[in-house]
This record gives sequence, C-alpha cells and structure tokens, in this order.
Amino acid sequence: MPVLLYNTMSRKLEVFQPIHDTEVGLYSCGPTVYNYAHIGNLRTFLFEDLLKRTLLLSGFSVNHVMNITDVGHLTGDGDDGEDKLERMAQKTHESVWEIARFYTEAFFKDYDALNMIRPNVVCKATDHIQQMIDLIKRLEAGGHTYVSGGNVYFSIDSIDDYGKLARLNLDSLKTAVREEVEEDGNKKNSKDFVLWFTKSKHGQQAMMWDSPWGRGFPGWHIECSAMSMHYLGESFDIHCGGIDAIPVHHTNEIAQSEAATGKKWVNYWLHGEFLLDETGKMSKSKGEFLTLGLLIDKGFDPMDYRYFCLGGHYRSQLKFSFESLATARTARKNVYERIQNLLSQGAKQIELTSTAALAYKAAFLEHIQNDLGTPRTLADLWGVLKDEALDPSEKYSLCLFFDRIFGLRLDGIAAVRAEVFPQEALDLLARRTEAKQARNWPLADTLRAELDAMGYLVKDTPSGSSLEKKM
RNA sequence: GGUGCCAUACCCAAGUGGUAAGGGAAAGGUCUGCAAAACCUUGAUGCAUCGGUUCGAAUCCGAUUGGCACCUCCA
Repeated sequence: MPVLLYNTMSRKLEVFQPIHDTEVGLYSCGPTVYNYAHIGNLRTFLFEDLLKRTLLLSGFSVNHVMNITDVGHLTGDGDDGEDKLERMAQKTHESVWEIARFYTEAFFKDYDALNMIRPNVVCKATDHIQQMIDLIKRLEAGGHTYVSGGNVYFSIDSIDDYGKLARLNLDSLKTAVREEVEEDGNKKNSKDFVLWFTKSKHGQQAMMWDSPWGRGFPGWHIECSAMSMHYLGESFDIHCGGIDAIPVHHTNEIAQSEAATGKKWVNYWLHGEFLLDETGKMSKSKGEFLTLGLLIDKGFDPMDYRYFCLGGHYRSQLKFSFESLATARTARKNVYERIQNLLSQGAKQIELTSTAALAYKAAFLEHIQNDLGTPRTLADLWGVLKDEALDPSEKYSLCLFFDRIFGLRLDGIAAVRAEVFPQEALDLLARRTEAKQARNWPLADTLRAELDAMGYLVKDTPSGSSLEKKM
C-alpha cells in the first residue's frame, strides 16, 4: 500500500517513493542544546518518530540522521549575533562544552522516555567542522560567496530560485524589515546569510576553529547541509523539522546545498506544526517553561503526553493545557485497563485471519499511511477494543500491531497487577469487611476513608472487596 | 506592512463533495447498606456568519467576523 505524505515543497499530498528502492534516507533537524527541550520541541520529534514508524511498518528501511546543534546557533542572523550556548555558559559559568553535553543527555532522556526510536546516526556539529569548511569552499569556488566585515556570506542573488520552499516573495520581504531588527550592513542582500564567522561583537567565542577565512565558527545553516550530505549523500529522500524552519533555516539549507552540488537536494520536505499553550506559541522565555520533566513532576506519565500528541494531526496546531493532558491520561489508562482485562481473559498474540480482524488492520494502515492520520487510528483502536465480535486474542494482537505506530508500550502491559499492598492496608480492609458483615456502616465508611487517605481505593464487587492503588 | 493557516458539541479533536470518527467530561440506568469502581445507554438536523456553485457542501468559490502563526533566534 502506498504511503501518502504532504510535501511542503509542492504543498500537495504525494505518493512516497524513495530514491533507492525501499531504503529511505531521513534527516531531521535536531535539538539546540543550550537548554531543556520544551514539550513543543518534543512534539516535533514525536511527529518524526511517527513518520519513521510508519515507513518501517510499510516495509521500508530507514536511515535516520539527526544533528545536535552544539555551536553556531545565534540569537540573531547578523554578524553581531550572540551564540545561545555562549550566553548560557556566561550565565552558569560552565563551559560551552559542558552545557552542550548536559543538555544533549537531557534531550535523549526525554527521547527515550517518550519511547521514540533513536536515530541511526546522531551527529554533533562540532564533530563536522571540516565537512562544513569543505562545503563552504565548494560554494566559494562556484562563486556563491563573498567576504564582508570578516565573515563569509552566501549570496542569494547567485542563484535563481532562492526561497522556493517557503514561496517567499523577495521584493516584499526586502521592504518589510522590522524596525527593532538591526540591519547587517555587511550584507549585499538583506537575505544573505553567514556561512563562516570570524567576528562577533559578543566577546571571545570559546569554540573556534581554523579555516581558510580565519579562525572562527560556522553559521547555523551550513551544519545541516554538510552533515546530511555527509551521511545521506548529495540527494536524499526526506528532510523534516518544525514549521518555523521553512522560511529561513530550510530555505537557506536548500540554497547552499543545491548551489554546491548543482543537484536537487531533498525530495520530500515534511514539517510539524506548533504546539500552543493558552497564550499562543510556546517559548522558552515566555510563561511557564513546559518540559517533560515538569509534566512528570505533576504526576503524568510520558506516555500520557505521547497519547495526547497522537490525538492531533501533526500538520495542525494543537492546544496544550493540563486539562487536555489529563483527558489523554484518563483515555490512555482506560486503554491499558481494557488490555489488562483481555490478558486476564487469556488473550495471546496470534496471527490474524478473520475477515473482521483483517479489515481493522487494513483500515488502520490506510489511515496511518494517509499522511500519518494518527487521530483516526486512535479511533480504530477504540473500535477494536469495543467490538464484541472480536475475540480477546484478536483484539490483543491488533492492539500490539497498532502499537508499532503508537509506541504506547502496550506490549509491556501485564495480565494482573502485581501490586503488593502493605499489611496495614490489608488489615484495614479486613476490618472493614468485618464491619460490613456486622452492618456497622459508620465504621466501614471510616475505614474506607482511612484507606483512601493512604492512597488506596476500595472496590466492592459481588465476589468481595479489593484494593487498588490510586493513580 | 507582507505571507500563510484555522474557526466542528461543555472541552480536546478527526473528517476536503454524498449526508457529522474518537476521547474526556456530563446525564440516566444496572449493581451497592451508601458510595466508589465496573458495565450499559444517551449526545451536534448541524460544522463562525452571509451569499454563491451543485442533484447534493462542514467539505468548492466569494465576502464578513474572530483567532493563530510566520516574515526576527525559535520545534
């Protein structure tokens, strides 16, 4: 079955066809490691994980490359831009290397907690300075660069299709420079961008390398071009990232990559939409800094956030609130409980053969392969769980199949809750049962309240009373 | 100022021409000493407003209103 993906370049749904048969080259713009990732950042990585899982389930092999931006990510695009890592280093009095390392580790901790499949290659910008210098040399040889004020710039007027991804209207952009943004007087065209810095107004950079243009550091955009081509070749299949990368970062990547090779660089561009909070766009500087760690501190499981993201389509803005997250948590727990019940009924993983089960599987594939229709597949999941015509093993097996996309760790659910209750709680429960038998309702209710205060829920069933740990 | 996106029930959210997925919340019921839990049932005659195209529109076109994003580091 074909996989349909929305390509930002064409603004259309396209049938996905890799360059090499069934092998897919996938590059995703990784994190900037000067701070924790917030849950909006993580949403984009979740979308990429879903994409990768969909390709894998569809029979492709995926070579996934992700970069770590540990240098050159400036707060501004002019030659006076300050490096985010440098600024954080000044604030915390740690070295930029320590900061980058710390937040890289923190990033992958979140990555694993959200059950995302790790990339095949994780590459740090600082390990690939030579590839960047080589690429700049090629651009220089091709007449696409100029040196001004000590920095090497890419000249967008040296190519004729600048801005094709974002469909930029260059004339109107030139006149729309905002007042508070200081113009970089070194640029011939205001949309030109820096490939190599040797000058920065903001003191000494800790990270500097020798280059043909002097000791300095690379611009942000060149890193993705250099590393993606290094690992995936001069033309590859998919490049993805957040929607904000379209007008500047990806636009500049395309310009320099295609100017250097003279070839079409990437065939499919996929972008994830933003997660919004109550005030609009989520940012690290405004309002509550929402990290996965904060969610966990508030009692949520990373899978709650994963389920929450599954509920919205990746190309739509999604509104985050703790209320919505709690909704997702309840829903997710209900799924887990139903699966637990299936296991209690003796459900096992089997090969699906019935017409009904195969129909569910086919519908699921159709939905996920249609531009990652995760909200629809969640509905498929509920349809399966509630369908009386399916037997427990069929339901369970379908759930596990679906989970190859969902990644909700449904395969880790055990048949019975292996919970051990403290003797104190069991004693209280026993006393309550006695009280009930003696029809001493006030005492029974008091004991129930005590257990509740201890964090245990009492469940009365026809076969007796039992405890459950409150979640 | 320029560009683009969106507007679906109490909330979140699918659905791009054929008569409104799903989840949560809520209500009712069964059960219960009473609760909780569990299980069952119920939900938009309508998809911001107005007009148009069509046999037929939430879905296409136009206008209006409202919200958001990007153009500046940002996932």
